[in-house]
Amino acid sequence: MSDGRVERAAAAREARREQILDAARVVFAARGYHGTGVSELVAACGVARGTFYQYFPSKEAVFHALLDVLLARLGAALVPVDRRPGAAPVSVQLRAIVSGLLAVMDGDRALTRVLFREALASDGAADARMAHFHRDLAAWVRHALALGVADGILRPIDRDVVADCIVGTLRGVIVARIVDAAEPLDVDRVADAVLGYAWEGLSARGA
Amino acid sequence: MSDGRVERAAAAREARREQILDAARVVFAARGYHGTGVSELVAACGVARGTFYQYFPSKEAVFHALLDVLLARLGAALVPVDRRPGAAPVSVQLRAIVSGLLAVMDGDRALTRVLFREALASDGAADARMAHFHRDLAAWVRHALALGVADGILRPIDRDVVADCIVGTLRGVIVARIVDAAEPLDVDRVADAVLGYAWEGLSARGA
Amino acid sequence: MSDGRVERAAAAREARREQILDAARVVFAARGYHGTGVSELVAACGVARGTFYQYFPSKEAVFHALLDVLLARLGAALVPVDRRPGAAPVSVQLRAIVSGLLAVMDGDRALTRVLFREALASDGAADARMAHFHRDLAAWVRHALALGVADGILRPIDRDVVADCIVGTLRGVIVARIVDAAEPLDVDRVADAVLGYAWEGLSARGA
Amino acid sequence: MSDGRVERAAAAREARREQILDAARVVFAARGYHGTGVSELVAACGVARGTFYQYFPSKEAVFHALLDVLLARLGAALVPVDRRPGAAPVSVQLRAIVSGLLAVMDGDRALTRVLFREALASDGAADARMAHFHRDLAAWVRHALALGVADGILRPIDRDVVADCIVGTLRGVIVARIVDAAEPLDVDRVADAVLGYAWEGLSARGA
DNA sequence: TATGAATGAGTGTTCATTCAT
DNA sequence: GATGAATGAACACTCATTCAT
Repeated sequence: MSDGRVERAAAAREARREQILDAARVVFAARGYHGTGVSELVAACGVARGTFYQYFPSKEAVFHALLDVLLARLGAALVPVDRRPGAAPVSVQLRAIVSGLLAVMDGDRALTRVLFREALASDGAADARMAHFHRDLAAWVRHALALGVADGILRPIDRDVVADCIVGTLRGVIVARIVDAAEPLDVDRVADAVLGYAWEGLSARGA
Repeated sequence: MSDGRVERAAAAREARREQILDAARVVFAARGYHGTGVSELVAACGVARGTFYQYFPSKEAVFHALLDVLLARLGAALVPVDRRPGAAPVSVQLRAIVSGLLAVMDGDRALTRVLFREALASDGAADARMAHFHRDLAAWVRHALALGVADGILRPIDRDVVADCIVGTLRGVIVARIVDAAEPLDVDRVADAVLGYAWEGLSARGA
Repeated sequence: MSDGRVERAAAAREARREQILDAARVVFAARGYHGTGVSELVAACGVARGTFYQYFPSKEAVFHALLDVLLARLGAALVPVDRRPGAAPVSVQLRAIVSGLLAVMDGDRALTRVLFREALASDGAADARMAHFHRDLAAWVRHALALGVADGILRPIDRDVVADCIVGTLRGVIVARIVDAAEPLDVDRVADAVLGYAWEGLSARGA
Repeated sequence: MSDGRVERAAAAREARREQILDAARVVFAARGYHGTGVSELVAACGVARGTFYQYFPSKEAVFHALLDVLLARLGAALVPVDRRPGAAPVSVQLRAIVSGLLAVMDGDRALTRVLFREALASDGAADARMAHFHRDLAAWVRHALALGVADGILRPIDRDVVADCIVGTLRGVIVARIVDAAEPLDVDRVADAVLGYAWEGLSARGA
């Protein structure tokens, strides 16, 4: 088959691309997005400057490619609650979702660090994509709250503000347990604590 | 009094300083810290480049001067809980503290935006100061939790993780209601929702 | 007499001028001409920036004023040899002239240092004035050599080049004994050595 | 050989480096070290600013690269006197050394001009390197004088001061015949005159 | 396709001089 | 006359991107 050459070339291209992305993730994590120059990037992955620009049109673009992967995984973890008969209990589903989000971020600490440590305000596009995910997450939370209200399992609450609180709660543990932490993440422990906090609050009952 | 001239000069200097700071706050908020050059700064406040450097030794320094004010106000709002007999109920104090922090940040939305949108990772000093405040806040929360446990008013919780959740909760509403919001902040509403969420959680009781 | 006021004012002006010049000499010597800014100058003499520019039109000008004094003194020391009957012997006159030049420069080590340590190539005018003195000195030497030849007291020499040698000889001891030296100048010793070297050379006679 | 490309690239790089150095020598000579900005340098050699900084890390560095060559040549010319049996007569060796130093400097008039016209007081490193050569030269002279005394071929002289005179003598002819001169240097004539002056002095004998 | 030398607009900062008070 | 705040052209240097080979 004469396609062999074409396929091999495509595979080589893909391998090169991955090589650049892998190196970039490491370097961005180590030096920050703003602190990383194209020089560092190409030095780290062992290709020439020009080659870099053959795979990515700009420094920003590499970053977006990394972001693609992470956001896709996060989006996949953020499934709607399944309320059909026979589905797992909501509490179990919520735990799975929280654990999933934490696990995805823990699985790419390098990029997670960059995203949470630099707001990239000067890179409009990356910022916009993060904001977009942030909105997705908030919408998911608001939707879940609406369902809970419909089911009568929630206290009467200020749903909009509380949605922000919940998103913040997640962000709080991500920053403290993944971004700023050296030790490995104990997903179960953290998910338990988060759900317990969000569901029961702090107060001892019956007072 | 022959000091009139000296006084007027000092006042003029102070006014100039404020003029630069005010313009800087706006420009930093609009373009981000990294996206703002000295050129933009001086264009925005209508002084020459050299004049700028007569009042601040560097671009960084203007930013720190802005930070000074905000961090001082935040520090003042973050008072320890007063548990002496006759003091206001703890719940009232907590509400005052949360409201206070929100009000301070709402009072300087421009700078708050910069701080929450960029991690300033390349400005070591500013970053360190924010991290320092963050640590103060986390320490305050942990201390408050310890008191609550001692008083027997808290559920048994994973205090370390929950402290991260609480800090995140605050951050969540700040980002959503101040940083990303266009409309004015309803401090009372938000403080109520935050405290209700943190104290009671989401679940309807007694179920 | 109503002129008192005018005179007093003129005296005050002159005093101010001297105050600036004295401070400038010290600062230039300590930090070099290029290393000295107007800020250092005005700080050292305790007047305001604007005041400085009322007395001297530029930083360069202060330097030239200092130069004036030194060059005037050097010019005065560089008297023509007196060959009229009854005049002191030429050797005595030469010694007096060499000693005179050395003494003048030793008397203003600060400025001498600046002049010999920085060539001020970027300050065209000061450089030109130094070059002018340099030419005067060379011309004086050439003239003296011509007289010596006429009197038959000189070896047959390449007068132009030897004139350069003699000027260089003087410069050599000035740099070594005044500019780069910490200890005081022993005018007599140096003048003796210079004249001995220039007159007799190094070789033991008659060998 | 497949190395052709690599070799050609290395040669091109070297050529570019020389192009910058050559232009820099000319511009420094014309405008002085302090009077020359990177803008002038890049304009003179027809490369972009960035290109300049690919070859030299700073303006200072180009200057030092120029200095390297000149100081190496001067150091090579300043060989110790060879007093072993069979060596050339000392007078011949001295002449060769003086001629050598003059020829080296005449061979790079541009840089020699910069070095003698500016003290580079604000470029600590270049200044230190010149001072170092100056000390080497003075040490060489003092050593040569000590040998002459040991051989009994010198008059009794004040060796320290006379060493300064000799260094100055050389400097005198360099400044007059190379730095300030437009016409070509007649090395033989100048070397003869210098050695004659230093050895025999000015006086007609037998007086 | 891979290369890396070349580019130049951009950066933060300085400082001799001016001028309103 | 004295003041010192204001000025802005100039500085050395960086770095994301291009392009000839």
